[in-house]
Amino acid sequence: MGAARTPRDRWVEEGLRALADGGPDAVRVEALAKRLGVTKGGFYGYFADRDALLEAMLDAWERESTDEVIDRVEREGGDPRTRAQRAGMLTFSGERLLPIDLAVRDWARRDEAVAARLRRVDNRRMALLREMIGTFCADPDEVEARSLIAFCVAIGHHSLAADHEGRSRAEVLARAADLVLDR
Amino acid sequence: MGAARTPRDRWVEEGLRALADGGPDAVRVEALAKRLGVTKGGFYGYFADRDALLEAMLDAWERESTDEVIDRVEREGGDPRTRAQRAGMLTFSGERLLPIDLAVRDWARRDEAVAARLRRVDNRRMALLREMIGTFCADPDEVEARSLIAFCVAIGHHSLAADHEGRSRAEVLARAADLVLDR
DNA sequence: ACCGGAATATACGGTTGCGTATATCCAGCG
DNA sequence: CGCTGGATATACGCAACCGTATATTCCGGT
Repeated sequence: MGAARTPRDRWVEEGLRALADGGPDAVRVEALAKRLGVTKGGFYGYFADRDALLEAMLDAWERESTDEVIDRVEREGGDPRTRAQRAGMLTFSGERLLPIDLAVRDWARRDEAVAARLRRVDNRRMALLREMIGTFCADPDEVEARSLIAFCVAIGHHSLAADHEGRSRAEVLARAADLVLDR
Repeated sequence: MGAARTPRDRWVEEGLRALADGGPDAVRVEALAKRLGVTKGGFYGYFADRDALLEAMLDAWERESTDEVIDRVEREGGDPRTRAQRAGMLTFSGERLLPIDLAVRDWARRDEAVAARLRRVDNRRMALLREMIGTFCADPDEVEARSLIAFCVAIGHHSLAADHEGRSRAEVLARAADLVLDR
């Protein structure tokens, strides 16, 4: 029997790339095929249709941005503040996950199923933030507020286009982290 | 001579609505025509092509979300913190501007011309925030950090899907505002 | 070397959307 | 009341894309 020259995973991977830099509408079967150097011939052996691919992409994203990130943070340990930052780094600084995350976030505004997935993912991330911020902040309401701020900055600064009058974005972010993490 | 039954502005307006709830790819000439109850016949009398409409939409958005918002904030006056919040409210809570803003932000990730416009808009908004936060915070670096945080929360919380363990989003946001505005 | 079947290519029909060309409608003027 | 010109409708060609049907390629077993 013939071996898969372009296995299912490669379609998912290429789909996520397309999603990352063009949004869901850019995930087109024929375009992916061209980028993979094949035709769409094999695609329908793995997926019922385009929607099945989108589902598989979301599955991969969800797994990768919760379990894998959380596992790694737990494994590497360290100071709570440090871990909070590392969790943010892994999720929101990686060349790979970040653009996908932003695309999914926008997608979720128009698709309830995507929104439900995002809710699961965000809740796990928030739980992580709460736990870490809770180690140095007693008031639960304040923990929640600080967690919200940390999350919003981690997500939002990527779509903030403003400059900072001579400062670099990294410098301003570092100062912001000090404020949020109460240092 | 015949009067314009569907003037240029209505195409722009409907285009912005489509952008708001479907992204740039949802701005399709024939779809807009259907929603306006006409055919695309008249469209090409006002616009050279679809791109010209997108440009006009961005023009309208840029004007509406800088001059108009800023003028109104300046006019209504009040305490600096109050004004900072009102500027945020006008931009990021209006049923009209907010979804457009989020869509433009996503769009800007893929289109340099859109990114340039967003930069202009965000810089004006950040200037407003700096000015207001500067009235109760001496350290310029901290002013910048707080402004960044305020902006990111104002934008980001709309695409944050997490829940807050019994609290409402509004409650958590109020507490977050207290922290950012140092109350 | 051949053969069976899985993986992929090729070909097709249908839909949607853009942009253009042409026909029709309609207000206001003579 | 008919003319005229601008606004809109209709019709068309083209390209991208989906999903299916059919042909071809190529690997592994014999």
